[in-house]
Amino acid sequence: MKWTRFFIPTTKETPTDAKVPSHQLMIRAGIIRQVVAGAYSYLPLGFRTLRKAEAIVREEMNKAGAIELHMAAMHPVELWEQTGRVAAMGDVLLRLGGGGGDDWRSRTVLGPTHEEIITEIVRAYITSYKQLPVTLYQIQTKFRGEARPKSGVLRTREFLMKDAYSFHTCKEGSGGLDETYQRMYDAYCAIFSRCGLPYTVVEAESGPIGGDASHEFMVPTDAGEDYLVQAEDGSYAANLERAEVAPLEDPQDGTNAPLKEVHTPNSSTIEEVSAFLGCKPSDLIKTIIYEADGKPLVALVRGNHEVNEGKLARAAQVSSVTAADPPLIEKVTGADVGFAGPVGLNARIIADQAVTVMNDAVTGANKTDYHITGVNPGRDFEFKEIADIRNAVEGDRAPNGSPLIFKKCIEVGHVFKLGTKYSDALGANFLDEGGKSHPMIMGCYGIGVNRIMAGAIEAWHDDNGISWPMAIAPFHVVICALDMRDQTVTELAGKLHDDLEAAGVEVLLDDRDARPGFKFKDAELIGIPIRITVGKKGLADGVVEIQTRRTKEVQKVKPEKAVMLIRDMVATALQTERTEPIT
RNA sequence: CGGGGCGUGGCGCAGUCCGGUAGCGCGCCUGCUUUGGGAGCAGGAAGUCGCAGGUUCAAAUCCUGUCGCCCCGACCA
Repeated sequence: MKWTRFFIPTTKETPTDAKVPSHQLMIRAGIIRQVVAGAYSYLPLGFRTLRKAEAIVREEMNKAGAIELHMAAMHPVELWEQTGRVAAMGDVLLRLGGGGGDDWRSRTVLGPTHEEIITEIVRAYITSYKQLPVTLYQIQTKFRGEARPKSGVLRTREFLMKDAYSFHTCKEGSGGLDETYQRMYDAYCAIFSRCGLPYTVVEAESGPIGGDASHEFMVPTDAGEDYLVQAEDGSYAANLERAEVAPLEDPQDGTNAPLKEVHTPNSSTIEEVSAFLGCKPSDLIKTIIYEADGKPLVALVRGNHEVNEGKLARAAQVSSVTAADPPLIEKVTGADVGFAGPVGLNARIIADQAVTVMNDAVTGANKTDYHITGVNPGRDFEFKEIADIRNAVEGDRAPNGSPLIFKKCIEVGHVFKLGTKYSDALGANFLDEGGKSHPMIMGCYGIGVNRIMAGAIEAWHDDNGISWPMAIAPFHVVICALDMRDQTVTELAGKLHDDLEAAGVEVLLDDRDARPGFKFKDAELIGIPIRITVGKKGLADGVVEIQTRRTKEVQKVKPEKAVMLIRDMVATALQTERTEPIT
């Protein structure tokens, strides 16, 4: 491909709107163009990379026995009503129409994911255990009404997703969900490894099946919006929502101080109270009122900790918890919002383990404008329920005692054991050998294809631009022909281009009438892994120069040797450029 | 949804406080020179100043409304 006949709108200047490296570089390299908030067009260079990532995903999915299909992006809202997800997804579910009307537009949604659609298909055609298991997948544009798209293509309202769904008669054993789950897990490792992504697999919030029912594939980057938590010894990794912490020891720093009510006017937040009383936030017991299944539920955590609502709901054995509104809080505590405390509180209380080892603590007095000090858990109030209900923080340890490390990251893939949620709701049943009907057991497996791209850029860039892994680079090689008016240069560059193309190498010939520095900068910006420089200087010595983008290593070779050498370099890179999971 | 910022040639920005000929850099077009790290000179094209009202002799600038984009937070199957 000749540069002058392709379409690569690079720019020197970084748009101020773009904050994260992948976003800035994708714009500067002419890879994407924003259409509206949360939706991007992929320009030719970007499209080539996107297609390559997609091809790798497709190859590995096929290899793992999944079958590709293509589902509609427009869905009837009725299907979503049947699974209860219209309410569950809220505004994330994008609807056509202006809302309110009862025409077809208002009853049509744009698919944010396809559990409902695939389950309906399987329900219609699969009725016997003999047809199971089966894994179906597609690579398709998804639509989500994200409240706040951000960070370029890392969080958008329209994105390309590979979504796979598996159906089984059983969980364990041959043909069971666990087997396919493991196969998909392995396929994901192969995909991210081939794409050259540094990734970590973490335990994620699991669904109804529990245990090892969900894993996320994370790429560490400061541009991310998730946190992964790893044990320093590599024994444990989980996302922040899921991370378990080892119980804290009692610091034995108590003086068994007496209870004392103190006037704390206008101090209702942790910061205000600790500032007012001259104590640390960690000396306070945070008392948060939730509503769970229609009843109040009180959570106690240390002042500098955060309640993890997922953990809380699980500990309380309720389906979900929501923060109580002020009237309920006032009813439960008998005080204004901000003065709740466990002492004398009559409600179901679940305490975080860290609270049980606090001494001489401060809490709300359940009386407006008053707190109490000298609170000693166990002495001044009883623990009925104790659990791990908080997010891990710096300084915590993994359950095995190893210190926890926190890293920002983005999620590029997620594998999930669904169970029978959708098959139950939509009646996707099969008949077993005895002619008895059962709901199918399901798994689902997603990959954000755009995020593979952005993640690769986040992981592989420098001050000069992108440095693509060979497997997803838009071209393998770029030829910088340094003086387009020099016939020996243009002829040799043209010949190298033709020969490389004939050898199956994807080659871009920079045939623009531009100065050398300009071409070098652009070549580095768009991140082509190998650069061939054809210039008078080298030709005087009878050589062309071959430089690798990442290492900056230069080899000078005779032009007739260049094609074979490069073909081998590309083949070797495609074979050996693999990443291992980070532990 | 709450808080903040910004909308001015394709891109990056100044001008807005204090109303009076719409400017700079990059890019683009033409010509000449130049070719190993984002060239130089000369000439040139290109902007309903987000949109809609209002005030005024006069609005990019003041007022009202509205739309969009970005950031922080909330939310995130």
